[in-house]
Amino acid sequence: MRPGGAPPSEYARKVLDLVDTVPAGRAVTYGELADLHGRGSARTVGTVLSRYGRETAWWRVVQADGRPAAPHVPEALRLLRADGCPLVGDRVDLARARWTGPRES
DNA sequence: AGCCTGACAGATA
DNA sequence: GTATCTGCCAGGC
Repeated sequence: MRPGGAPPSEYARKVLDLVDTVPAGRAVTYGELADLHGRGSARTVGTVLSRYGRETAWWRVVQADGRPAAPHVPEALRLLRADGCPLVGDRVDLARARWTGPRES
């Protein structure tokens, strides 16, 4: 079974791979992710996660203002907290948690 | 080829 | 702080 029916395109696979690269306790914005990917845009990245993000660390991908864009905000905040990600209210403190790519790791 | 949709981002009011 | 508009670009029809 493996739900998800439709197989992810190569573009989608790379997005998912990048998300999986984000370390716990850190977060990355959709725009940054698109930039790391080298193709597409924040919007296309969001579309990919909406389809295939369920098996990935989707909660570490947030909007440019640090707020989880997902339709499951409470869930995202819970998972971010579990990761030890610095939060300010219901937003990620990007000044401290922003992950800018695999070079940092 | 075109048109529409969408887990976004930035600018503007 | 909120609301609206425009640009963005892959994927599906």
